[in-house]
Amino acid sequence: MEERNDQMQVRWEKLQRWREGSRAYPNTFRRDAEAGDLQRRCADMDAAALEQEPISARLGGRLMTRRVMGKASFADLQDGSGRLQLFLSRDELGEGAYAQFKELDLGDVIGVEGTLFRTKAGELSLRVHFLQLLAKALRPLPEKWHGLSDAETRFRQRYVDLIVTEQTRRTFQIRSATVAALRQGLAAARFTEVETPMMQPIPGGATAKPFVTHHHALDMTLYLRIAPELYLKRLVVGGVERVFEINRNFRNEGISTRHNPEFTMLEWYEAYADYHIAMDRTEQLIRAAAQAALGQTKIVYQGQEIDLEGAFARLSVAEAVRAYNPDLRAKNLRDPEVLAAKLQELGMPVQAGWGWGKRLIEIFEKTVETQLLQPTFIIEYPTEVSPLARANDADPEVTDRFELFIAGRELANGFSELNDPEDQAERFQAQVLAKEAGDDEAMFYDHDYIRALEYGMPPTAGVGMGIDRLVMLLADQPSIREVILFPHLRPEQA
RNA sequence: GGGGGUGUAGCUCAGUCGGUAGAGCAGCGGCCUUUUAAGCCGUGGGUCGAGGGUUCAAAUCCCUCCGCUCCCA
Repeated sequence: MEERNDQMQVRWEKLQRWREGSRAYPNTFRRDAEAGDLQRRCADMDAAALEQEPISARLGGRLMTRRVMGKASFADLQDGSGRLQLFLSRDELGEGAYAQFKELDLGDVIGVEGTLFRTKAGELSLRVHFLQLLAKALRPLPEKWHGLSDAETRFRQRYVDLIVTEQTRRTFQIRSATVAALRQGLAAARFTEVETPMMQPIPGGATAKPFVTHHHALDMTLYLRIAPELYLKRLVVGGVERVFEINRNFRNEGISTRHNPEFTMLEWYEAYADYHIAMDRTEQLIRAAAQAALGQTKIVYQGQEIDLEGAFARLSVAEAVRAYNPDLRAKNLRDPEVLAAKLQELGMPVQAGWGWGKRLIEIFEKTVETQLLQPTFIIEYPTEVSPLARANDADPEVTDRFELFIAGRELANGFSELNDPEDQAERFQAQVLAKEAGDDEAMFYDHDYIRALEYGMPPTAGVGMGIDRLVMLLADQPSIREVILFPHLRPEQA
């Protein structure tokens, strides 16, 4: 049991007096206004205007700062929409209520009623004539000026962070607006939103290490999903021709500024479309999200201006690798020996089983990815590293696939879907061999998915978009933990 | 896994060459009826992450461990 410090002790004693004096923690106060709304509504009203047409308001919120000047005081009340200054005077409030105000602590949740006016300095304020304590803050808030800077405390006690850090509130507003805009954009294009299993007997749709759990009644192993892909494509087989899901994926891998074990993905599938159409839609959705969340499509990420307005660049993996590795010749980009030499030079020796495709992608990830600051679609991914994508008609060693990079990070991955069940079965078989060779990220063979494809899946394009990374971009946040309300942390020491 | 940074009051942070542990905010007691990081006077609050070592003396130097954080793999 954590012991109370001196400040908590004082507050706790006040709580005991509150309990004795009246019904503590009442739920009878009702508000009829919010601070931010009043600020906007009165933005153009000067002192005289407010005097002529008095506006009264009942507000609930948290006492954030206080300036007591003997028989009159100012205070700042913060609610979910913003802040408003309160003015309280002994003469208007009465001796008892004013004394009660002075006994409040910073952080207390209160209800107030009063009339709006402007101070000499011109600040919109509420002249309070009624005041009620609604919930006691037994713990002191962080410092009013510097706020909370310890990252661990900010994530562990996100509620405190949200109280005192304006930027955190803003980030999660952007997140909400972003997701809403994506949902709305897809709904407007007549996509159907669905929910598919989070617990899967065969984790598919991506190459990643899954979390494993166990169902006791059925005595079976289940995996938390690493992607919804194979279920969504089953729905396309079933005739849900435009389908999407926004939900969590789980990957049992490292934690970093870009990775959280659970993260949010948008995936959508569109029948009778190809990856070019998917790229167009990706571009439109991101633009619409920026517009909705920020009101603009030219944004700044970590000091770098990024233009989401113009058409996104499109170039092939091979072109991109050559652009950043001028020593490589175009004709050599499928030569395993040349690629092996390059990898050696980069300090990444070739591993067993890597064909030219895997070798090229390793070079791409090492030398190109982080350079792609402006929105860029990279296309023509090697078939070897794209087990679910449709092979290109003219050049079956690459696929009709793209990944979108912005600010040096992958934001989306999409392709014309592989809907040939025999081809898909062969790709699964290759993954099984890779798994047997020791690649624990390789895919499982999913017989039911093959069976679904055997009923015939229309030609389809699909896209997966990382919502957390998109929000990082739009909210100008360097770490994924800044855009996840409760990021994964080690358990707190007892 | 490797490297860097960091851990001191509720919060944000100082702490020099090893010599009595500090400031601001917050708190507590006062003064103050237009402040807005309000101001003024007074005042309480510390397992200096943990353990060990060196020393007359350790927040400070050394060792081990733990946490957090950033970069790299």
